[in-house]
Amino acid sequence: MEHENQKLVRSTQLLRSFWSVQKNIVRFVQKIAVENGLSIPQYTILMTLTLHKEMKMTQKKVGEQTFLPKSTLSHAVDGLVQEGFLSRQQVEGNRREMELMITDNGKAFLKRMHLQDGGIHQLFQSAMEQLTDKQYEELIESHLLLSAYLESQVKDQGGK
Amino acid sequence: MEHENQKLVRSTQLLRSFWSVQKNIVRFVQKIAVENGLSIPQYTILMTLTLHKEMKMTQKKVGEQTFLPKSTLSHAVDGLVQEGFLSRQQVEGNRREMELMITDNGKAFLKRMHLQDGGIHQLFQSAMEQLTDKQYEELIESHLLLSAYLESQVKDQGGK
DNA sequence: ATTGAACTGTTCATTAATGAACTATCATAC
DNA sequence: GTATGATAGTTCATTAATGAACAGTTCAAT
Repeated sequence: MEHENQKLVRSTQLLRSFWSVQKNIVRFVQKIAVENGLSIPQYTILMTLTLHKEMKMTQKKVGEQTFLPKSTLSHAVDGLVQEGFLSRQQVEGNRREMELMITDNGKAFLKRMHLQDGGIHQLFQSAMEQLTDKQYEELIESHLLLSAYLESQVKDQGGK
Repeated sequence: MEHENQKLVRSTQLLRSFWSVQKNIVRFVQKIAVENGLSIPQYTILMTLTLHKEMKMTQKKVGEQTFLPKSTLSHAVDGLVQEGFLSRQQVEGNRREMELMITDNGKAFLKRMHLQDGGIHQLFQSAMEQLTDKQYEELIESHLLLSAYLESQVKDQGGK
């Protein structure tokens, strides 16, 4: 019982700990997105695509990764295509799915945005100086363990 | 130059690392909030208040902690007051400010919500089993360092 | 081939979140 | 004490995000 309580205290502490970092990240992301004329879902979509080799993914996959509702996704993608940051075409062999890819124009835009003064990367680069190399490595490692577990749970529970 | 590039790579990695955990947290928070008839800002407000002794804070302070726009705050608080989860009264000595406090009713609600099956605390308790005690301690420590730094930066830059 | 079910994405109506203008209160300077 | 400016919160009009119904495509069973 005492042990159960200990677990609850810890999970609460861990959640708060993530939240206190995260709220600052979110705040900056919003700022950057707005300054560059993007909605939050649009920013999220671009970030998700950059994580993939060739910056190329199906819309369905993007949805799975980001948990964005599909109507939101559809509208956001539409805007990005119109801005010329994203190309969208049917997947060969399955005309239901849409293949999304960041255009050269989009890549240039992202680069500008990330080097931008007061941007989130600048902020995080100095924030990281608070950590030793060892702390950094272990932080990444722990996050990896946690996110791997969380992802597996989400799948089990069956999204939406 | 090589060193500068290294820093960029790391800050990118760190951001992604946070994001991959965070998106799962957010997803669960949304689910829990919706299931309990709360908006995201309302959930955020309640969580913020529980962090404070006596679960009591001014609305202004809540705004500073959460970065929620004040119109959003005002509406969200209004709803919580109407549901009977929050009490709201003018601060003595400064009738401009509003003192918010979680009611007994609100406390009971939060307790139910957190013990709820499939809730985020349950999820995090099992997620934590992925980490050793040492990893856990160091994770909390690193987050603390980062969030302290981020908070200080936000203040310097002068929020909105 | 044909039917029905499952899937991917779009459209449209609705809800949620927000910025801007406003009200009330307080602090400061005269 | 009165005027001016700053602060805290509310109201209202607007924008952003979302759920539900829908259209087109694929797959499996007959």
